[in-house]
Amino acid sequence: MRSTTIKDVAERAGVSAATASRVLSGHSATSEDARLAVRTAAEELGFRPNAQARSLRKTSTQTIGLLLPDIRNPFFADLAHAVEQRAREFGYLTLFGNANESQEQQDSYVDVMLSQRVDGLIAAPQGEARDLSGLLAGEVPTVFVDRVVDGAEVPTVTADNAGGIADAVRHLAALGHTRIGYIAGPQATSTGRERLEAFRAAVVETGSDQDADLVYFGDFQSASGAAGARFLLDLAVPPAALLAADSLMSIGAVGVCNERMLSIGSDLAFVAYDDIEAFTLVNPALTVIAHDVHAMGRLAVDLLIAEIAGESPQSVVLPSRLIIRGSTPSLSEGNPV
Amino acid sequence: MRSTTIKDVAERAGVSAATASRVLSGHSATSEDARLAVRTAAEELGFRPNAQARSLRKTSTQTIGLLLPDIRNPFFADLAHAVEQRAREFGYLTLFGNANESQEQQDSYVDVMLSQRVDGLIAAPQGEARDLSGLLAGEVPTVFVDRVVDGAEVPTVTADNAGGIADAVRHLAALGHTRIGYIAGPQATSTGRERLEAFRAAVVETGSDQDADLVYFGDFQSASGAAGARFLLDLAVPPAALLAADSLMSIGAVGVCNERMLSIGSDLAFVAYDDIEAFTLVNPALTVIAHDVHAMGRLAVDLLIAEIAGESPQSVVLPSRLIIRGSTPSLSEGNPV
DNA sequence: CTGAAAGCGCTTACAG
DNA sequence: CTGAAAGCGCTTACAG
Repeated sequence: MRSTTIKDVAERAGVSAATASRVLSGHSATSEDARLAVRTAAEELGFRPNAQARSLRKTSTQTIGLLLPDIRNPFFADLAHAVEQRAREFGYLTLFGNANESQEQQDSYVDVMLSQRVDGLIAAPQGEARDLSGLLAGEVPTVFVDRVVDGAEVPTVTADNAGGIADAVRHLAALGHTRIGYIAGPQATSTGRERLEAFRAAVVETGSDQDADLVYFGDFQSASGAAGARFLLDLAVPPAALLAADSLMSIGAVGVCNERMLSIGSDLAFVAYDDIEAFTLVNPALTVIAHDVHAMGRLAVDLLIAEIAGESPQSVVLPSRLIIRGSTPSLSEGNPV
Repeated sequence: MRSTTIKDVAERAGVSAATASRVLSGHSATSEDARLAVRTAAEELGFRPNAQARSLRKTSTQTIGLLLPDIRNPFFADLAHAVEQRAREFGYLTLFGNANESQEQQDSYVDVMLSQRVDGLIAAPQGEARDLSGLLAGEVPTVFVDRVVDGAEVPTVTADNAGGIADAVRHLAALGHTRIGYIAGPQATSTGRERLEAFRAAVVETGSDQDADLVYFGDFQSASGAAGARFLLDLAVPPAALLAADSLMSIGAVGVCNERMLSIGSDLAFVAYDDIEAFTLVNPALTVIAHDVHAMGRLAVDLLIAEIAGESPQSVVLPSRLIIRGSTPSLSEGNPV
């Protein structure tokens, strides 16, 4: 079953393929007669132009690639949504790839997307610059979002990781906490590294306990958050405050607290990085380090569009905001250290 | 900056484009010499074949389309992940589209995906058969997943909606509940309709209260779950048990309970449709109607692959499983009607 | 305003 | 085993 081509349309309309093409792409001057004939013919035949053929001739495909580490992470799902909606406004279709927090899958998606000749690529990358040589050689306009890669000359849209973590630690310290357990992200990611560094600096700044055991290394997925909570709560001198470096690890960690009948807010202070809708499930509500994910997605697209247009857009860093809720009451309200 | 083509590679390797093509696609007989020369040339030039040109010649693009209603719904995020991983195993890239629970965006994605000449399409559709004429005319192999469209001759992978809801209502009735509030999904979706129908049947079967006010119509998104919970809890005679037809509405509804200091499990029984990771945030844990999303995604891909191969695969219905947890204790345990 | 022709980058019978 | 040639479906200078 060969699908109908522009030739079929042209034949039926009694014009040449060239004229049919002009009419269908709303191009230049075409006669009233031609327009009518071609449009009805296309309609009747159910003509659907072959995007492959079109983009072989033109140099653009009107698609952008979006490469994310984990679509099951609500933060990235929100980001994907924001990017896709914004891209639509510019007439771009978003091809989405899920690297599954795996270097290998990331590489293979970069490959495939470049083969598909996407007009641009938005990625939350992992690994190092040399792993992304294809992108960084300037083969295609690229924007990094949320995460970055050292030494890459690519515009980025990131959040103020350091500021958010510092605010959270200061907040806990002000509440009287001196032992703060930290569930860190993977150090292969820029966000994992920056947040940990900021945590360590803030611990020093506030005079909190620098015990190395207070840092557990997770992988941004929920099981590692659970493992981290278990590890920290089982320490000889367990921390009375926990800070987790992303939303999925927070979910895992809170789950462990629930299992153990530890009451968040009274038995344990808790701060989560990222503010996701599902956090309203927690009672009392979680104190979080929040970002404007929607703005992050929009801006990433805007920078990419500018790049595609040949401009050299400036990177932007979005502010973090500490939202204090019931999970971090002052110690006098009943938190036994 | 023209990207390197197979001609460039051929020239550098001192062979014809035809030979270069054969080597690069691991085709038929090629000489040892040719293979070596072409491979090194391709390597040196960083040659990346143009997928557009290739799929214009061949008839397949090695891509499938995945059209989902809402990527921010964890159920669909999990499904997307499962589909994508399975498709990868067969060498297919997944082009992902987010219809945003909008008919219009769904239509435009169907259009774009057909234009991109995806080899097959997996969709959780909404609306009616006539809205999807392109798909249903057999233009491209299609599988519906989770949701279906009446009168469409398309293989489907669905969950046993009716069985799950019936089990939940019976469970609540056995606990002594006679007034059960139901937050329904949109009636433009097959899942919304089937679940509501099953709810009504089970209410009759168990002799529960058939008051029409006990059904609130939501839209599968969290804000409507919150609105539904407020509506139901504000009734003159509010239900002491709530059942929500998906995970996002459950999140909204539980959030309202938290706001109102209603203790789930003691003040109110709660059952959620779908079991998502974030539900571990709730304490006590939620009773849920669970499915094997992973199997659903895998099967959808398997059916599609079969269809692409020219077979006529059978639709499959996956079982629902009621998982009873702390949010639905027996009334004697303290639920005041 | 319109058509004939060339060409985008690849693949594949067809000869040899 | 290999090359010349045709063709996938479109678009776009080039003439007219």
